[in-house]
Amino acid sequence: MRIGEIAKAADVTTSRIRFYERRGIISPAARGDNGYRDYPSDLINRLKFIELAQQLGFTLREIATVQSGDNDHPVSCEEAIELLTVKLLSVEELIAEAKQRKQKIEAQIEKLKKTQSA
Amino acid sequence: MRIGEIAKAADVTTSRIRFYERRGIISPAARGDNGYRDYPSDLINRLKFIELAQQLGFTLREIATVQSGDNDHPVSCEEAIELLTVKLLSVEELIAEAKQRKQKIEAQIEKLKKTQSA
DNA sequence: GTAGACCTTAAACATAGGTTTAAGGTCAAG
DNA sequence: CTTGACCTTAAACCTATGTTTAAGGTCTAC
Repeated sequence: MRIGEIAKAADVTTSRIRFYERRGIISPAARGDNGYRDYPSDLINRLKFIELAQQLGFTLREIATVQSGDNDHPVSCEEAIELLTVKLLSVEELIAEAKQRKQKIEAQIEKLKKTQSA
Repeated sequence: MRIGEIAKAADVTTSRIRFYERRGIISPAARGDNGYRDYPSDLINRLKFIELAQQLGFTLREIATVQSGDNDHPVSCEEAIELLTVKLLSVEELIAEAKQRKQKIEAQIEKLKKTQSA
């Protein structure tokens, strides 16, 4: 898919997609003969995920660790497993942080509800 | 209380307190004859509240609008609970998506391990 | 009366996360 | 073969959230 299609589908700007690519938050696009970027449709979900995570106060740096380097050149099986395992740990870390965030918010809500009924 | 005392008590920098004052996130301090700021000890809790809200993913702009009420109850309880509930839903959504991502990665690892042993 | 720890301001700097602009290349339709 | 909607890059610009710096005033203790 061309950058414009992806942008429309994920409801982000094209400049933002290029910016993410520059920063390594998404992997570099393949290029056609004309030099146009050619993205997998997969990227749409990634972009939506990034949006959501940002709204929750996660930085792009934090998000990047979870998102980097998916469609690299085929490496050896062992290497691939190692890479995926690292990525798995990152995702687990993100989930853990998000859960902490959730608990803090829940605690705050509970506190307020008590204040309210008091 | 002088700005340094407040800063120490709330564990923030003095520059940050002055910054918040400039931006109207906290109300302007009274001034002594020497021109020094004189803050109510109350501000300590506000500063801690701001810190917490930021950690929950609220921007200073959001915090400022919510804090414009009185000092003891900086936020209308109902309003705060509503805002927090919205945040909570977003966090839960993020966790769900991250879990899906995790499962995909795990599946990928399993697949590779099978390929390896085959 | 001077040293040191406070306080004041304005303005510059920093970092993250983008957007906008300028100058141009590509491609399908009329 | 030109028009319009796409795409490219590099660099300038913008907002949020502060920190740092420069140049100074105040107050307490020795």
